[in-house]
Amino acid sequence: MSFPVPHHDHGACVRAAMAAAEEQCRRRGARLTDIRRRVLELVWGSHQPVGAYALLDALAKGGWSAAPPTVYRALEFLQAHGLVHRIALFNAFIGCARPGHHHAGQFLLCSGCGSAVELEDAKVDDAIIAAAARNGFSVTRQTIEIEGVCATCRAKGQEQ
Amino acid sequence: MSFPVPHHDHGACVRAAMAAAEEQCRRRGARLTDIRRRVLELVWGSHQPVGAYALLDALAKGGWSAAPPTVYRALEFLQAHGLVHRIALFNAFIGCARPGHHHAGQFLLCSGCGSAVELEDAKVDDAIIAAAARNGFSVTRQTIEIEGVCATCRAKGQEQ
DNA sequence: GGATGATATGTTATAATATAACGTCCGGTA
DNA sequence: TACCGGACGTTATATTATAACATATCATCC
Repeated sequence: MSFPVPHHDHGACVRAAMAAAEEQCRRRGARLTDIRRRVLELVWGSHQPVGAYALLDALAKGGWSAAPPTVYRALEFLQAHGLVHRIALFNAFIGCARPGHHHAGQFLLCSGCGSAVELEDAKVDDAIIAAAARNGFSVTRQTIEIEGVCATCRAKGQEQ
Repeated sequence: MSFPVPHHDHGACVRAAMAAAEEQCRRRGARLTDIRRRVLELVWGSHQPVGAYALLDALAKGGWSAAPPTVYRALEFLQAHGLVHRIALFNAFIGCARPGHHHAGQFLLCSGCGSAVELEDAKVDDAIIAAAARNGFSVTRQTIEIEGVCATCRAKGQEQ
């Protein structure tokens, strides 16, 4: 929801995300299988979007024999249940901290540290729906990817 | 700026776009070469985003011998000068009707007819910059791709 | 427990998108 | 004319994603 500080307790992020995912799948009767769980953990390896083939490599290092479809299927499942999002600009995937919660798919992407942060901004949402309506357009899905520099990276850049 | 009606005079769209491009390049001292001009015309073949390889095929049919780098270089040039935009969701390219004009890169993408329309909505822009600022984030580029259904397609869908 | 159908995964091959690397040409300029 | 830099040609390859089909696993019913 806001930018991760550089040395936060990331294990807590992962545990919270995994718990939320388990809960979400239980409620929906969806099967969070071993592979899907492992891919989700790997996506949560950082707060940066991860490519499908990086996930594939990571799986392989963990001793899983996996081909591209394995990863893409897991990602498809995770996306369908709102557990990960795809960042179109990077062809990469990022974990969703609030599955189930209404989320429009708004991301801030820091070019300094590569972090992606999901936004849930009603005003942005409203402005987009209003602008669309003014053009007679009804919205089904938004992809909002905002590139820029986060506070931490800006501070680092200036101190040099 | 608003959705193209189904049987408009598309030739006029193309001529206007090409004239704007020539003007823009002249002002900037940029060389709109034969290939670049041809690729731009092909991008303007419709109001739908076109893939690089579709452009490549079209070039080939016009008797140009072209390999992928030819098209990607032309597209790179055209993007650099604001003459085309890339739609990240579709890995495809669309002509810009207002090069030079301030444009944030906001698109409405109709799932019915495949048309893409560029928006220049200050309120959306403001909402995004404000939301980013609230997170300590300074924006350098926006990618806003709104999927949905345009008025024409919605009307068609309902009459069935 | 065994049969059955649906879902999930394994495996191979290939499609679709994009870029690296290097050579050549061409237009302007000293 | 010699040179320089940008544009283009060409070959090869990287990266991302999916098709197609076989096999395995799970839940349920009998």
